[in-house]
Amino acid sequence: MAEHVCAEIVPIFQQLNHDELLKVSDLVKHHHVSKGEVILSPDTPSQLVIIAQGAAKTYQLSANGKEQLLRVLDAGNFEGEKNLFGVGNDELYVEMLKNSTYCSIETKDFQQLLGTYPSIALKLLKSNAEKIDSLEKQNQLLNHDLVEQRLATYLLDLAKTNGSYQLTLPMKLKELASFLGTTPETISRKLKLFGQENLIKQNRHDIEITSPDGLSKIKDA
Amino acid sequence: MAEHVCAEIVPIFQQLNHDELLKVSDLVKHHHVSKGEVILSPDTPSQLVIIAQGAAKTYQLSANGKEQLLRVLDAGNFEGEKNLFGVGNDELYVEMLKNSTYCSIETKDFQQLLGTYPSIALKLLKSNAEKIDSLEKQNQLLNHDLVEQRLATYLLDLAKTNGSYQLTLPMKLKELASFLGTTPETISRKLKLFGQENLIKQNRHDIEITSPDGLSKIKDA
DNA sequence: GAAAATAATTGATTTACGTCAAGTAGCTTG
DNA sequence: CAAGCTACTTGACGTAAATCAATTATTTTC
Repeated sequence: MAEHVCAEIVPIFQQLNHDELLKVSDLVKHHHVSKGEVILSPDTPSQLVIIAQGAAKTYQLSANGKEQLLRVLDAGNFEGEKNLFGVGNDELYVEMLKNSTYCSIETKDFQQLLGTYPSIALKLLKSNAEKIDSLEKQNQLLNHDLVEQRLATYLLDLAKTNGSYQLTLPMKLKELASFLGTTPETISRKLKLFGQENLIKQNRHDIEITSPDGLSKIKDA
Repeated sequence: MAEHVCAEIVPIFQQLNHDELLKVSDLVKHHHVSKGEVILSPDTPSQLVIIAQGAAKTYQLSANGKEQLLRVLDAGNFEGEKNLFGVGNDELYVEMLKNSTYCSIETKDFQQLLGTYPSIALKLLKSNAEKIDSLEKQNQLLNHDLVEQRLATYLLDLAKTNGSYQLTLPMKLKELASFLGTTPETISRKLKLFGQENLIKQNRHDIEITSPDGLSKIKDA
């Protein structure tokens, strides 16, 4: 894996331009390690690690001191994004499952970089703020107890984003169901219901909102 | 309202130290405005506004072009935190309900400041990362469909934070219920159930987890 | 363009949990 | 310590929505 490929993978770096990405890539260190080696723990420096070749497991120690497997990292997976911002998860361990190579960026190097190139910090602040925004939105969605409310909220939101009451569901019902915390069947039924109440006209995934006010009322019920 | 009081109010500034806060306060502008005046809209510069005296309403234009009231801002309330990070909500309006005074920080001034004092940016990055973390946690909680799962997750989390299986519920059931997206009654019943299944011993708000594994099983069911 | 796989709809049944209501326990206040 | 308040518990009941299952569309594949 070439140097600059490590950082590119990590979502937080994906809004950086070429030059900025190069600066980040300069911080990357490469390592060869053996099976069983622990590369991230309370005893290692705070860092982001990216598996280049091989595999690793991440686990934390549960309250009774037992090792609780969280997930397996294959080549291309990474762990510790938040470490770079100084948010530590003290109980997190990453241990190699085979002889592997990995890349790392240390928190202290990264923070120094941010001091030198504030434009990077600004972009990261922006993308984090966007992330908070969308998480808050989804939280709010899930806090509506009725599926009807969540679906109505979703449809109105989509209409606003589109700037039109003519809209097409951008994903399979199964996925939408998971997003709204329900099942495809229920969504299908609710859409039908909305149709019967003349709030929408529906043909498969194509939907026209005929009564935004009606939907709004349901949303806030 | 004194100059430096404006910025202090806003959560994102609350982890700044005295000096940093002063730098931010230097950016604050003060304004007197009349009832009906719009201080935040797509036509105003991107900024954070804090109501010092008086009141305002925030609204957005819903997809059908109608004004949809979001909330009323009284003295001490603010709007537009995210603007400072360049995340705009283009459809958001703030309009004064009476003659009022307000403080503002413009995005461009703020971003310039971040360039000059990277330590501020670093702190904000950290606190945003923490916020993302906790939002993701709660999202994950709410995505469990069964109350039992959410409650088990919560109890195990609390135990880990405490470092002990001996724990005390830190809030009223009513509040916990809202956090877990359920009702006090259901929580009461579920705790009783856990007791009958010998997973916990419960006396009022004092709880001892006697079978972490049992709880884990429920959590992941 | 037929066959196969995947998606969506619809119906029947079950169930988790919210709601309503009544009672009990534990604090607070005078 | 009585009176009152609030938090919690427990029961009975209703309901939204999940689950199970069967049918019908739609898309994909060869």
